[in-house]
Amino acid sequence: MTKLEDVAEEAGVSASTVSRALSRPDMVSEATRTRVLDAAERLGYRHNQAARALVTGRTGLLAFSVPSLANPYYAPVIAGAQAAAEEAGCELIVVVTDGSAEREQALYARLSERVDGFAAAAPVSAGTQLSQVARKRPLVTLNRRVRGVSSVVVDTPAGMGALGGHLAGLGHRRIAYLGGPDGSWLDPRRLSALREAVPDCEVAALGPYPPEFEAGVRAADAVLDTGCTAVIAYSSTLLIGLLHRLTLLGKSAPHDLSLACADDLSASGLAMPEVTALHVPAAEAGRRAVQRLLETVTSGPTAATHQLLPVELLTRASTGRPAA
Amino acid sequence: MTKLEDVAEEAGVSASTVSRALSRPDMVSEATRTRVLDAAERLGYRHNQAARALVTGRTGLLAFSVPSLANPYYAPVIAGAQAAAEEAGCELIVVVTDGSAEREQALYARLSERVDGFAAAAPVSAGTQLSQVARKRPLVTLNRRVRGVSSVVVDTPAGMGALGGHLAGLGHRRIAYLGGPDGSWLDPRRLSALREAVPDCEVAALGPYPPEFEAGVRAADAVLDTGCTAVIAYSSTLLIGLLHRLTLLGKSAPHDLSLACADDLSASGLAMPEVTALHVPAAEAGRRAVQRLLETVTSGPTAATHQLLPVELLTRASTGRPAA
DNA sequence: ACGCATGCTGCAAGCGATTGCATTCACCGT
DNA sequence: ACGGTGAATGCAATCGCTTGCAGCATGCGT
Repeated sequence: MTKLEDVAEEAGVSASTVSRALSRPDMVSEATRTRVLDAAERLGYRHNQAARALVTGRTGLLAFSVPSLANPYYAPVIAGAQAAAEEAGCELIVVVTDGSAEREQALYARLSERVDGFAAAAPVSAGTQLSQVARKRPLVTLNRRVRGVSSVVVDTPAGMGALGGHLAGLGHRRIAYLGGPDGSWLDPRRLSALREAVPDCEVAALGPYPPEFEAGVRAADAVLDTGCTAVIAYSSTLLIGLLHRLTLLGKSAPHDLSLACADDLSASGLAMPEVTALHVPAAEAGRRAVQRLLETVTSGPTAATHQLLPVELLTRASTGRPAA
Repeated sequence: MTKLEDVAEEAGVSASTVSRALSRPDMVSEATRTRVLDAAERLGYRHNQAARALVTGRTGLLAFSVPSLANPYYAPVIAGAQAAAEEAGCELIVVVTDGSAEREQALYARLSERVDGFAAAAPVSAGTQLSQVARKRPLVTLNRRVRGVSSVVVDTPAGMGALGGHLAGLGHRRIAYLGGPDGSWLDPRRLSALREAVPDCEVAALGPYPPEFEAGVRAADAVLDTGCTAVIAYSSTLLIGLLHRLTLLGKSAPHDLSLACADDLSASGLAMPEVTALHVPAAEAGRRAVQRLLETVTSGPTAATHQLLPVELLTRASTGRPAA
């Protein structure tokens, strides 16, 4: 491997100068800088991160935890996060927590000396524990807001309000809400946002349901039992199962039932062009989380910021006026 | 941070001894070892990976590349890989390549000095390029076999044979095969394995299809056009779309059409208990790939090994005798 | 013309671990 | 009783990079 010293020799300067030319360009003269950069280029020089980490204490690694990879929701989130990390010359260690608070904590313990910071998607640990972690290491939470910890939250509650408004506007008065997984931080917030948005409607809250096809199948029967004329599913996977079961029963949307989904399936290979849904800026959320994390990493601890990303209501064919 | 020296002081030995007690336990006496381990425990000592990496050249990081995270197939693969890495005290850098050979190459270039080795799931780079990479860094390919590069391959071709046999045994003579994504290494192998297994059948090869719901929807119509009595889908996502469309058209399996899938959906939140499928040991494949990779990393370059993992035919209700 | 900022550059001391080599010491055979 | 053997430990160099400090011009003010 070519090292700093080799570049230094090639450029006819000292190793320190090379180091500075590469990482603090404004500390060396224009002439040397170009000479060094040239030499580095010629020799194909690449930083040895370990050596750098040893002295600076920064590893150039970020941990990104997600509850599950089976849920396609996280695919674009991770893609966005990865893009942001890559732009900053960092790598992402993706860790699956299976939605277990223990695994989450184990992960913080295991990695806290190896990475520069954590981004945690929908963490399930207690808020106090998260603050604890944030005190030791930069931490950004995604789709979960904790006092004193920077966060990026996709404003699906507002989206739920919009969905509710849309349905109520069409004349629906009984709406079923298929809740998310047990322990979800967002779920109760979505539900109450929905209720607030449609004070004249009866909202039947069903669930909790895990984000699984079969849960959607089960949910279909529960929905029909409520006699609701519209249904909003928490997650796309749930919706697919729901739709399957309804189709099997000969029910179609929006004729028999209006159908909407609180997240967007387009990035998951499950795109359903006819379903009214919320467009969730998932990639953007991942990207923002990592960007914010990197800010904290480079600038040291600052006041926590909370970003709320708007969602967009995509009104499509699966919602319509309720049958008379 | 507590360092080696602190532990040394606490235990009343030199730093070298601590280092040895921790990483080469058989080089120190029983007594010192326990004393050191105690001290380390008391002080909550954790290795500084950067320092270690600097001298040993090993980073304790592995890169794992997958074409996409939207395809739930990879969720268990990554889970298995992560488990294996964790057991060995390593971390996994998961990288999404989007099935692009360029991104794959860029990734090898970017990471080759940062990680101890690569595991690449279904890489699309040219075989010669992969061998090239393998010459510089330990590399294990998953579901792709390249001369001279260790690999772990799930024997879906054999599984396709079994599926074909099953369908032929039920009396099917015209079978549709919904192919995988363009450029897939496995796809032609699956197809020819299928053809060989059912010499008396006509196999209509359709596709290529990306692993997407909509592609499955499109495929449904193509399948019906062929007049086949059975269909085998390359991937679970495809199958879901197919099933949706068929249900919508009032066709049901196995009555109108026998339905089978070449991969297992159970781990992806899309479990379909009634569909005949191949059980794919995906987690095991991920685990094996990382284990093999770690062997190469620790023992230096050895002859390439090729592991073939058997799949299991799950005969279920979606396949039956063709309608007369 | 002298002194003093100012701007670049080099020297050298680390960062925290591993490891080849030297040292110590106990123990064994003769 | 003594040299030899081998196990256990310590010393010190080393990995590649960053960075505080010192050195050294250059150019400016006076």
